[in-house]
Amino acid sequence: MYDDLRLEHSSTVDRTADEIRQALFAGTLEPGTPLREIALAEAMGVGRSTIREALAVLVADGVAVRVPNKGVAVKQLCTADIQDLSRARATLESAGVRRWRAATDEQRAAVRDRLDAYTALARTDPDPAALTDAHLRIHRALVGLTGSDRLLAAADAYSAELRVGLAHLDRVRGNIGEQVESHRQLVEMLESGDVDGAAEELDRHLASAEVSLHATIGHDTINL
Amino acid sequence: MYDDLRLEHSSTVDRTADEIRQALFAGTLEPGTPLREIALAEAMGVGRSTIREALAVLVADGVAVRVPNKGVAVKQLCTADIQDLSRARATLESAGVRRWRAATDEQRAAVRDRLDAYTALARTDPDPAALTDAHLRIHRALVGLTGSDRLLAAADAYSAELRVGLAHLDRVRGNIGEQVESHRQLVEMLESGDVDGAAEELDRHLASAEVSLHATIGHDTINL
DNA sequence: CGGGGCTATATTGTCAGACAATCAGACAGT
DNA sequence: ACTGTCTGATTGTCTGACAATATAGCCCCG
Repeated sequence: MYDDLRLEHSSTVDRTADEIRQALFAGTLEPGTPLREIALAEAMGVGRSTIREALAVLVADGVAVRVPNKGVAVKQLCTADIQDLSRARATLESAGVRRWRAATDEQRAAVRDRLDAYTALARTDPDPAALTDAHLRIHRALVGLTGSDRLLAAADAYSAELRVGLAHLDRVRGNIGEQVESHRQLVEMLESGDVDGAAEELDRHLASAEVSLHATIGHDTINL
Repeated sequence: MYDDLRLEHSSTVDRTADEIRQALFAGTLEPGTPLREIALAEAMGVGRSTIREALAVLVADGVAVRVPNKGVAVKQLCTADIQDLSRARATLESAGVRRWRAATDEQRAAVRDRLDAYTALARTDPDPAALTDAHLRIHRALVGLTGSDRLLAAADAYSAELRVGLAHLDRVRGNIGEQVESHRQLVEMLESGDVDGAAEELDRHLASAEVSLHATIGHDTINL
């Protein structure tokens, strides 16, 4: 009795961090932009301590970097980051794919659902932010096949990093129809039991994603 | 020139967080113990804001949990946590093992070095904390084979969680000689090119670790 | 004209104090 | 046994303050 009856208690720090995060995702704040404590505090109508804690959250998330005595800035991806992120993605997602059979029905259903949502969304007028969101949810569901919430958390972290790093590119890469087809094919292979084939397809997908990432990002270095 | 010449600029928050973390690792603070802000601030001679930031670090690390409006407490592992952690370990480490051939010489050398250090240490009088430290370093090096710093960071996080959860057990589990032999055999199989065999050996090792973890931890629930 | 060093300013890191909000326990009333 | 209220403890947040540090401008000197 009285289940599903829970009042959400969001702290000011959480709401503040969320709002800044949304701005990063939206590309309102470009990578490299310094996040000044006093300015943010005044702009958002909260105390500096609150802003500091919110910034600490964002840094822990990996979407911002702190340079001691200089401040926090929006994270900028360099080529080494992209390589690292790609390896992390490949490791976690292909581990999930290989566990397809061992996964629970719920976890497998999540993959299908995310795929369906993605294809449905791609058919409509594709708001780029929502589309990448749906896209990342598929990959997140693949990691979910591993059955570890901690790995899911790690996946969320690098997804956020990717989103921020690429937010200023409005043109989501390439052909949407081709993307949809690639994911559909991946899941289809899984459904038919061809796990190894799916893993290979995933590797190809991620490898091509990595090259386009490298192409879009210049060889910038973090300068703050 | 002038490399390895770097004045360590550790902030008070970092030092504070480190000190508390060490206490958690040492088992001075048992799982479930509440970490009161004012008491810690007075005991350590720092301001409450500093303690709050340090606690936020520990929570982000996963070695402590925050309950809104109630405070932060030393993390207590429940059976679900152990299962989740074990899956995360198995996923990351076997992914690393499977990349043995693709890894760099440096990464492979790290595995050997950690193994050597562990066996050497096991021969001497085994200080339990140092021994588990050396042990975890081997497994960390296995994750390092994936070539992703972010995955290494994730591995560090769950290692810390494990250490805190098991700090109050002074008796490190079971037969040390057997443990050493298991790891030595694993690396030997890798050296001889039997990657699949090594992966199986690792799975066995982690599975047996999981059952002993479940055995040592009761079915406690977090109560704060 | 260019470079070294100095000063002024901005920003962070840390502390102290204050107050509302929330929580746990005691206690009384029905 | 259940409810309502009170009280003390603790967290969440804000404000103001100050030292340490980094940045930028400026002046002086060669």
